[in-house]
Amino acid sequence: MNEQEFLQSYDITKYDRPSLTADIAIFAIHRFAPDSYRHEPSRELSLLLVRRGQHPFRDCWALPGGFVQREESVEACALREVAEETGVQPSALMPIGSYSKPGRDPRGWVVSELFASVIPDEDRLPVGGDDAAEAAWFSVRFDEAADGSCSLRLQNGQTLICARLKLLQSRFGRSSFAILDSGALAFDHAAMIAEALCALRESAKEFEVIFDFLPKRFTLTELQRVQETVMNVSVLPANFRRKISEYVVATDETTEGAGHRPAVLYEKK
Amino acid sequence: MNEQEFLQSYDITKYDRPSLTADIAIFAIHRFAPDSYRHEPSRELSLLLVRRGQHPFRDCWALPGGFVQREESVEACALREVAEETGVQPSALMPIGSYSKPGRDPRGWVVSELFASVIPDEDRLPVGGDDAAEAAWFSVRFDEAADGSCSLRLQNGQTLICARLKLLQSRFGRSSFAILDSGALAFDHAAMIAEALCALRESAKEFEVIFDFLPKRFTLTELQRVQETVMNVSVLPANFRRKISEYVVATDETTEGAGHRPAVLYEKK
DNA sequence: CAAATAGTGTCTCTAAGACAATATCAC
DNA sequence: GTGATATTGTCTTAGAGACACTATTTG
Repeated sequence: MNEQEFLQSYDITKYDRPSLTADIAIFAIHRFAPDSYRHEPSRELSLLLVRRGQHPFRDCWALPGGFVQREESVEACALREVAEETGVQPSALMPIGSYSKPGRDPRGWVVSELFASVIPDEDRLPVGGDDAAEAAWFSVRFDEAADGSCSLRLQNGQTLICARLKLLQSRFGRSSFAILDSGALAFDHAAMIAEALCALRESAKEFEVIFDFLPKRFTLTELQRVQETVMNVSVLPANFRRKISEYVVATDETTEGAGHRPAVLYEKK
Repeated sequence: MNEQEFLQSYDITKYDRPSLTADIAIFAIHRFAPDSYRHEPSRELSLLLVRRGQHPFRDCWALPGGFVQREESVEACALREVAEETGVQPSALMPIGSYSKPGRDPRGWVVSELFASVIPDEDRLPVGGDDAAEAAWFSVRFDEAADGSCSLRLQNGQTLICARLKLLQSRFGRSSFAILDSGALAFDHAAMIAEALCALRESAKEFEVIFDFLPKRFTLTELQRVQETVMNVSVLPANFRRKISEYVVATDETTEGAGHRPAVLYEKK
């Protein structure tokens, strides 16, 4: 039997196989208008969640995602889902990991691939509040204690989701968590969100992902605030500028009308 | 309809689904006996490959792996495969990524999860040469040119596999490659191997994975050689010792009978 | 003592952090 | 000028790399 004959007689669907989904943690940094036009806006890291309209976990909040289709890579599926949910094409998908623990989905054998992506606040679509598939941006607060226990707080107006997790391990630039209390999050999405967030922070350290939060041209202070907001730290402007200088290039454009010294706009090198 | 009723009537197998495999790149560092007992052995990074006994890609070399079974996580499947192929339980699995490009498997819609794992040379089983599923260790040479083109050379005695790749991107601590010439490797395994190797090198930088190549107790020179072999660089002993000191703890045991000053054995802290 | 590997001390240079100072706008 | 943010200069300190040196074994 040659290879062609083998393939013609071979039926891969004889064997047991899982359903496969791609889920995406879409982050943005939301700017809040300041009291006075002369002040800097405040900023919050935000995550897009959808409220499930169907069983299981009906009315729970979940990461956007969907089943991977034939003739489509997992990445293409994730990109399609981002476009459907936000109308935006993110500049890069960060692969976070796969989730395949038996029993993680009450519908049956479902394996999920998780990606993180980042979009500029400017491109964010206003998300409706009473569609069939309701979507909303939640501000993210994630605190890790020294003993590995963590709390993940997601807030959208009156809606507060508070999950509790425990760090299992942190190797190879990825962390993994066990869920102690999933709040009102569907499936194992609490752990997924925590792991995506850790990967995002890790990547922000190396300035790999922070540009994706901003439009093409930006000021260095904006860029610095992005890193500070994502990593939940604060750095000195002089040091940030020294380190970032090799990754950016100045344009001849500046901000204006801000009531203080104008800032030079930069682009990613 | 409540959740229980929904789940009872829900048949997930109505929808189209892929087959799912877990593949593993198992690395070890092989020591070659020196000319004289007083000399250091030479070392080579090695990778375990299996020769396919069936279509497709019959007689080609491939990464060990297999279909994920129901009630088994992808990680458990990878560990099971490592155990079957080497008889060894690796101390950690490094997730590398998922491979889902349409057409990557002529049998149909197959998605593969790739892991890397590392085992000590001491635990390596002698692999047979004429089984149904022939397995063999190949020495690994991987060179990246400045323009992104790479060559991957795998050698076992007379058998030389030489694949050519092109770096597509390197973000988030992972590299991805396009295959220009897969040598005699099955499927897209040439790219998988390159990506696993890059992740391994990345991880060796942070001393995360180098301990797994050695038994519980080891000398600092051995540990240094592991890092040098994996990353294909050489470092000065004084500097290596200074950096590694925070990760190791000395025991009261030393080597002996080596024809030179005995070395203190260390353990991972 | 010779040959081999094991292990230490220290100089230099670079990068990171801290802090102070100056620049430029709107009003 | 005042108040705000933008931007630069430089001091100090921690770490990486280079190199020279000492230590301990077998034969």
